Amino acid sequence: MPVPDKPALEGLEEKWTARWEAEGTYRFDRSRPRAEVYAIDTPPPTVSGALHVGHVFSYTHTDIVARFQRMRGKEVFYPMGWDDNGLPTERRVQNYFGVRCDPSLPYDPAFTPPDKPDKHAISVSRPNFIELCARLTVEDEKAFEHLWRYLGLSVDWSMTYATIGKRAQRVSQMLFVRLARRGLAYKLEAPTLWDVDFKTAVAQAELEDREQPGAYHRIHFKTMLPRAVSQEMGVDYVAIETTRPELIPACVALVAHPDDERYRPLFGSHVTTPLFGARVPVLAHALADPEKGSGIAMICTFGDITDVTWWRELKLPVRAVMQPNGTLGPVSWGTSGWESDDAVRAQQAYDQLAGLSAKKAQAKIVELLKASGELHGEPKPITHAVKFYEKGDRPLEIITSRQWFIKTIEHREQLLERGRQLQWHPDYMQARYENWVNGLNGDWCISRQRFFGVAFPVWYPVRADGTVDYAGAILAEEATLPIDPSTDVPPGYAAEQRGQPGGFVGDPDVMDTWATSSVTPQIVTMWEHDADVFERTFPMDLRPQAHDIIRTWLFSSVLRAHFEHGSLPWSHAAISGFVLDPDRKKMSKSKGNVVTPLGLLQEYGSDGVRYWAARGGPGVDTAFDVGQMKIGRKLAMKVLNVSKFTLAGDHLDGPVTETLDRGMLLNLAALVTDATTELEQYEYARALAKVESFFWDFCDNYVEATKSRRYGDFGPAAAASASTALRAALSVMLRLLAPFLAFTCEDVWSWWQRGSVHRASWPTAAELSVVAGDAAGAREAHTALAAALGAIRKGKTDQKVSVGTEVEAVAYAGGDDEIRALRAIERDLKAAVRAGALRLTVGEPSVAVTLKPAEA
RNA sequence: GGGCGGUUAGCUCAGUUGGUAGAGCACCGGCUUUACACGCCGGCUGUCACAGGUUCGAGUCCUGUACCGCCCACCA
Repeated sequence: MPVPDKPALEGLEEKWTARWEAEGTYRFDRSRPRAEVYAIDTPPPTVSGALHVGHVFSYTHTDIVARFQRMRGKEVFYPMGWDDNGLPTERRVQNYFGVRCDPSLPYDPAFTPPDKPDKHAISVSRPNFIELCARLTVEDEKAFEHLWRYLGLSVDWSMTYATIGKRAQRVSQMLFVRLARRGLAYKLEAPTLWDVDFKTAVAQAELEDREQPGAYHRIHFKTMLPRAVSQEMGVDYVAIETTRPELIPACVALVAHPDDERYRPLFGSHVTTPLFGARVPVLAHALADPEKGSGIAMICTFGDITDVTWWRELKLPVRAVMQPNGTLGPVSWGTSGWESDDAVRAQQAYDQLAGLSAKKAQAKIVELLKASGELHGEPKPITHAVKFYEKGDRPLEIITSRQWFIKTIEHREQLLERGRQLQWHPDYMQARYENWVNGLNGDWCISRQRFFGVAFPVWYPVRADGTVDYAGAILAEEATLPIDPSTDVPPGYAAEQRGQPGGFVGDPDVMDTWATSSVTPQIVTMWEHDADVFERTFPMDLRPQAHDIIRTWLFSSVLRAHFEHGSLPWSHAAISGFVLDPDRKKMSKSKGNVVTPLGLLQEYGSDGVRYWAARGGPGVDTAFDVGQMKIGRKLAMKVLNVSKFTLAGDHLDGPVTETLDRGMLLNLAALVTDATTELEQYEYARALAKVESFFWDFCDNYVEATKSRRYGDFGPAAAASASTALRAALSVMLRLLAPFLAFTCEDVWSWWQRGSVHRASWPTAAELSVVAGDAAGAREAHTALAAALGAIRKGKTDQKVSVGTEVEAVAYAGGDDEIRALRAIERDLKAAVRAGALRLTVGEPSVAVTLKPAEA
C-alpha cells in the first residue's frame, strides 16, 4: 500500500478490525507449547449492564499487555467471556419475557415465550429460563463485541464463553462435586446472613456497611439474685443498651467482659427478660466491650455476627423470631412453648409483634416497654453502620437455614501463602488480599435461594415418612454433568419418584455468582474438556481485574484452583484502578455520570482513548479526561505525518555514517531496553511516557536537523545515511507504539511492511546498534542537539523572526562537553538553524543570532 | 478501630538507587518552516499537604499530624 497524500485517522477502526478478523491476526495457535503461550483470564463483563468508560480503561490495559507479549514472541491466549449470571440478568429476563423461574417445574422443550409479556408472569423451568437468558443476551453480546473490536482488543473472537453456558455449568458443577466428595464443600444448617427482600442467603463478601439512623434503647432486665446481693448492688435490675429492642423475645443470654467489676457478681446468675419473663443467664466473654453501651449486652438469636459467635462459643440455645421474609414469626409462650415466668403476659406482648417487620416491631415494642416501665428514658438517637447485602434495600438479618459452604477458615494459611506466590501489579494490592483472608470469619456460603444460575448437581432422598434426608445428599456422576436436579433424575431413581416417599427431591438452590465466576480459569482453558488446550494454557499467566473485587473474584479463584489443582490459577494479577469523574468520585451508573464509550471512540479515535487509558498505570485511579484523549489523537496524527515524511520519496540505500544518525539510533536503542523492561513489569504507563517523549524529540529535533541533508544538500552518501536511519528508527518506534496506538501503527506499517505490526517482533537494542555501527560520542551529540536547537530558536523568536528564517550567523557558547558534542554534528546543526555561519565556543552559555542585513 | 494508597504548576500527572523541581493541557506571545495549522517555536506558573528527624544535601529515607480515596472490622 503506498504512502497516502493526506493520512487520516478516520476509518482506521473499521478498516483494521475487518482485516484482523479476515486474516486471523489474533487467532490462538494451539500447537504452541505452554512455555510459549501467554494466557489471560479476561474478566467477563455483565451483559445485562452497559459497558462504560471504566471497562474501556481497564480492558485497554490488558490489551496493551497482550500485544506486547504477542510481539515478544508469545502466543497469546486471550478469550472473552460474558457474565450472564446473577440477579441483574434474572430480573431482566423476567421483565423482558414476562416469565418467572420456577425450579420445581421440569424442562419443557416446546416452550416459547409470548410475543408481548403478559401482566401475569408465566412460570417456566430453570432450563427454560436459562434458554431465554441466552436468547436475550445474544444481542447484548453482539453490541459488546462490536465495542471491544472497535476499541481494538486483540481478543481471539472464536473463543468466547458465557458464565451460564453449558460448558461453564459443567465446569462449575464438576468442581463442586469434587469439593463435595472431598468434604471441602458441605451442607450445614447454620445461622446465615440473609436478605429479607431477595429471600436468599448472602456471603460475607457481598456485604457492605451503610450508615443508618438508629437509637440506643436502655432496657431493664430483672436480676434473680439473693436479696443480700441485690441490696449490696443497690438495684434489682441490669440495664442493657440495644439498638434492636424488637429482638428481646429472641434473647438467650446477657454477656459482659470477664474482668468487668460491675457485672462480676452477676456471672452465673439469671435475669428475666422484660415483657416476656424468660430466664436467661448472665455470662462472661472476652468479646464483650466494657466501653460499649452499658458494658453488658443481650445476646439474641440472631441480631448480628457477634451474637452468632457468642451463641456458638457459649453453647446457647436458639430462640429465633425472625422469618425469612423479614417479619417476626408466630411463637407460643408458656408450658407448651417458650419458657416464661408469666406466659400470659408474654403471649399478649408477643402477639402484638408477630407478623410485623423488624422496623414496625421495634416501634411497637418500644410502646410496650414504655408502658411497662422497662424502658429507661427516651431512646437515644445515633447513626451507626449496619450491614446490607450490596444489592439489597433493607438491613441483613441472620437466619438459620440449610446452606452449602466451601471451607476457607481451616485453609487460611495456605491461602495466604498462595497470595504471596502471586505476582501482584502493583505489588501493594497484595495487602488487600491478606487483609481479606485474615478477616474471614466463616466458611464461604455458596448457595443462594434464587432460581436463576448454576444449579447444585445434588438430590436428596425422601424418607418413607415423607421427610427429606439432607444428610444423604446424592451427588451427580461427573460424566452426566451438567445436570439440573429439577429436571434430571438421580441414578437409581425413576422420574415418577420425585417428591414421593422413598423417592428423591432436587436441591432447589443455585450457586452464588462468585462460585461460578471463580472458575473462569478452568472454563477458558478447557479443563476436563480439551486436555490438550488445558495443558498449554493452565496455570494461566495473567488475571486482570479491578481492586474492588479482590475479596470476591480474585480470592475465590485462588481458592478453587488451590483445592482442585494445588496451584495458583495464574502467576500474575494486574489490578486496574477506577475511572473517576472530575469530582474524584468513582464513576458509576447510579450517579448518572457515566459516559457512553462508543461515542468517545468515534470522537477521539480508538487510539486517542487507548492513549488516555494507557496513561493510568496499574492500580492508579484515573480521572476521566477528554483532554488526554485529544493528546492521544494528536500523537496518532503525528505518527501518521512523520511516517509520511520518512517514507516519502525514494529511499536512498546506504549505510549510516553520520554521527547524528548514529547517536539517534543508539539513544533509541537505550530507549528500547528501557521501555521493554517497563513493559515486562507491567508498567505500560511508564513505557508509553518514555517512548512518547523520545518520539516527540525525534520529530521536533532530529527530523528537523537532518531534513536538509536528507534532501541531498550534502551529497548522496550523507542523504542515504539519514534515509536509512530514519527508516530504522521509524520501524522501531512503530513497534514500540503498536501496543498503545494499535490502529495507527498498523496502518503505517502497512504502507511499507508486510504482515501485521502486531505480529512483528518486538524491537531490540541490537537491531539498532547493528545499523548505527561504531560511534563513540554519537549519543552525546544527539542528546546535545535538542538544547542547542532550542536555545538558538529562542534567539530567533526573541528577534521576532520565524524559526525558518535564514540568518547571517549564530554564535553559540556552552560547556566543554556540550561544545565537543555539538562539533561532531556541526554541519547538521548549522543547516537546521539556517545560519550562514555557526560558531561554537567553550564559555559561559550564550546565544547570539545575527540576522541578515535585509531583515535586521 | 485496623490496613492500603494519595497529597508536586490553574488542570491531569511524571519524578526508579537522596545530588540545582519536570511534561502535557490551559494561558500569553510569535511563526505559512516544501511531513503535519489535528501544525511549529517560545514564555509564564510551584514554601513538592504540615511538623519534626537522619544527612554535607530530602519531593525522594524515618517519625508524627491533617485532609482525600479505597478496603476491612465482633457496629450491644
